[in-house]
Amino acid sequence: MGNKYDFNKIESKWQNIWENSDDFHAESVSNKKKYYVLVEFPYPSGEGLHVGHLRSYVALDIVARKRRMQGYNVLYPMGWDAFGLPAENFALKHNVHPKVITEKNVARFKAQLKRVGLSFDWKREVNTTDPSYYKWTQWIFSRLFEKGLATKEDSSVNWCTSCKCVLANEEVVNGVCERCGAEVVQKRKKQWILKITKYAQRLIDDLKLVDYPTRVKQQQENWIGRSEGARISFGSSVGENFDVFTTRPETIFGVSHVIFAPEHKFIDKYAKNIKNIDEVMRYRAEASKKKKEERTDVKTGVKILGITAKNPINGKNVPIFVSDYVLVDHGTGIVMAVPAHDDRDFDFVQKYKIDFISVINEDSETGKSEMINSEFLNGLDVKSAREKVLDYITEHKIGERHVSFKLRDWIFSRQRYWGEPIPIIHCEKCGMVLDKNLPLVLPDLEEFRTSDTGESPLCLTDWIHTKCPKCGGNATRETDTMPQWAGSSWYFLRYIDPSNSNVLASKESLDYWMPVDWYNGGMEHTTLHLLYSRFWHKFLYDIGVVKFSEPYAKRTSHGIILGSNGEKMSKSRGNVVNPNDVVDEYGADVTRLYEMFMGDFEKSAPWDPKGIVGCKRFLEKYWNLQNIVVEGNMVRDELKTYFNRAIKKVSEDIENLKFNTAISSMMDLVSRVKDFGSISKCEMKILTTLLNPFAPHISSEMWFLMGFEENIIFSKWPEFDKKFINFSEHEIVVQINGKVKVKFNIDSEVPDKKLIEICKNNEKVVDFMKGKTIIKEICVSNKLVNFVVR
RNA sequence: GCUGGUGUGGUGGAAUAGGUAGACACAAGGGACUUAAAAUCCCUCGACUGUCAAAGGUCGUGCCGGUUCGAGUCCGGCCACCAGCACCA
Repeated sequence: MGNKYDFNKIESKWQNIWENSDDFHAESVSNKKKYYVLVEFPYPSGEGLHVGHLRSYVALDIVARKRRMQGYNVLYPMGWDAFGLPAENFALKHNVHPKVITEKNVARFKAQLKRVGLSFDWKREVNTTDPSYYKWTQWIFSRLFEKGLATKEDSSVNWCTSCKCVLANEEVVNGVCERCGAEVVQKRKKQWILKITKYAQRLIDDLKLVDYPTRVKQQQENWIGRSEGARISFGSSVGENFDVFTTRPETIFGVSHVIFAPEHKFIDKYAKNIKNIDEVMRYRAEASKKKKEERTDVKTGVKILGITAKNPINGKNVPIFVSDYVLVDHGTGIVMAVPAHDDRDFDFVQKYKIDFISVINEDSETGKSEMINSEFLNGLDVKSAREKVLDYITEHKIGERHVSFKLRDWIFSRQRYWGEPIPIIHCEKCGMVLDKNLPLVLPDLEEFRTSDTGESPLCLTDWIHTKCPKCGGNATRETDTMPQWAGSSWYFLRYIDPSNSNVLASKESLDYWMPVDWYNGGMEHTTLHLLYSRFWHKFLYDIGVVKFSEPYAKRTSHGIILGSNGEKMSKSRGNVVNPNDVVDEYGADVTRLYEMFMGDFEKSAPWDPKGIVGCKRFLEKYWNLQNIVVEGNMVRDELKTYFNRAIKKVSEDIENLKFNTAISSMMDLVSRVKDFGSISKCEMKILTTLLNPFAPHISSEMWFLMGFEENIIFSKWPEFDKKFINFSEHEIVVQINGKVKVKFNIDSEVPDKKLIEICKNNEKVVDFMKGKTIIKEICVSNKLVNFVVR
């Protein structure tokens, strides 16, 4: 006795040992089977790490540690996604270089992580702001540029009024900037865009190849928003045809009018033919001022006078309107309106008194529907009418089957300083030319201020003047930088070969390590980072850099940790829990254990400062088992079932993200052993191995105290024996009419018939049966008997 | 509105090839140890009812119905909450 659990001493001892060993360093290429475990690398913010970050890191640390024990060559790396606005905004305010702030924050994060005993391979640490890293971000951009997937285009962009910067669609949440919460307005600007839409179909199709939770797959599919239909070419009184996109081509005989988006180019082209062009332009101007939400309720519009449209299928002339419920960047920016079968079109005609006809007759009783008023489609059901009209328009060359996506191209430039410079040189003679001299290093600045015109701070420096690599003439550099999401779109590839200066990672090591076997991260990245990185990886696959088309074989997502008040943790709410404080008070092992024990890993859960003590008591109980150790190389018969069950439960639960029940089964086992009064060395070895991934410090110390010889990190993960999973003694439950009445034990398994007999003769059962007749007997082998009586 | 998910004690949560609801833990209450406190250990802990005490009884997994010998679990219909998307033609 007297050997008290001193977590401070134990934890610093083992963290030191790990620091000076190569135990967590993955071999670059090996004959062993590989396992690549990945967590999202953090943005090293000024606030520091909070307990929410740890949930993901600890969970996959458990997986990584288990895999090492299972004999895999494990890669579990960590790095820093360090470009981004907060550092730049801080720089603006306090006039400190973002580089300095970033370094400070990284050091702080790293120290916090090291206190938790995570088995990261620190030799592979990457930092997106390091020129030797972003050299390859720029390299990938260059390849995208060469393939025509990165272009600079005049487009309508989301403009954050506070950050003075464009945002991707994914970064605008409810009309405000995702990061700062300021209003976002639409602006037309020349911007770099990446053509992610070219990959839309593949990004949907290849979800079949990966093991992601349904909610993640669904959300991505939803975001990409595929809809199948047709483009149909309508005629017009000015002679030029235009295409509409529709998912309901079978309703074409019901078209009462056509609606253009107010911004549509067709209107400009034929402005002189439009008699009320002033009114139309006024409407356009008003629509552009409206926020997205304001466009949603009342449907407004203007009828275009002087031009009519011609329905290609029946030659009917129909009026043309403009209305802001038609979006210029969706489909073709023109819709054919079928008021009888579309709610929005119906709302619209209420106001403008347009005549329309119904083309589908629905029988309210049978629920069957058939086509009417539709010439050659009459009498058909909707589905076959659709097929028939699609064939018809294709054959008569008035349209074709077409698939439309909601996904927009990725707006890739930011007018900020703290990002990867885009390696493009603008030459008057040669146009846009790639700068092949990578990395193109971000120059140091005195001032980080963004100009009021919204240009990047880089435009105010001499850095922009250069020579054209093609013709040698005077040229200027691109001053926009890449968005936050660039560096994180491929970082998992760099971990594989982090110091290679010739290629982003060697072919050999990429082939060995990719794809990532298990990637855990937050749901909030589903339509951002996760989609972007899949896109980049597919591109790298297309140009032969990687061997697999998908980067992550398996993705899981943790629930967020809420504050003790049940609200989201945030500085402004004052409910942030710093892991340092928890580690100070309880130690790293207890912190890790509680992070995993607090609830269902995939659901959000509030941090309960009182709940932690349960985990503390558990580790103390475990620690005190060393006082009752007895010699022995066997699991004692009395404990065999408990041990085998615990091995099974812990092994399976780790794979299924059920860390909470894995821990409770270990708590159970420790209580059993304690009640039993002694633990053999062999039993201690099993228990300690099971606990090691969860609480690595205390278990390593126990391992050491017990004098077990091999390194616990690579010791063999225990296996259970099916023979000992069931108790030899069975509790039998007797139900009468489905209600539990009697319970008793039998020593060994008996056939069903025998069991029913035993139950019938049970004293208490006989009592219950008095004056009743058995109608039916149901038996679940060695478990339960139900008598149905009258 | 659409898509996905969730709903179980005072609390976090267990339990799905349909078979003992509430594992494990927190909080609470009682007791032991102690001069005392902390720590530790033991007991109780869904509701109602019952008894000196027990035994026992009835109800109980958001609501209503169904299937079944038996439903937290399956089916139909609601309600509430969370997340994402949202005039997507």
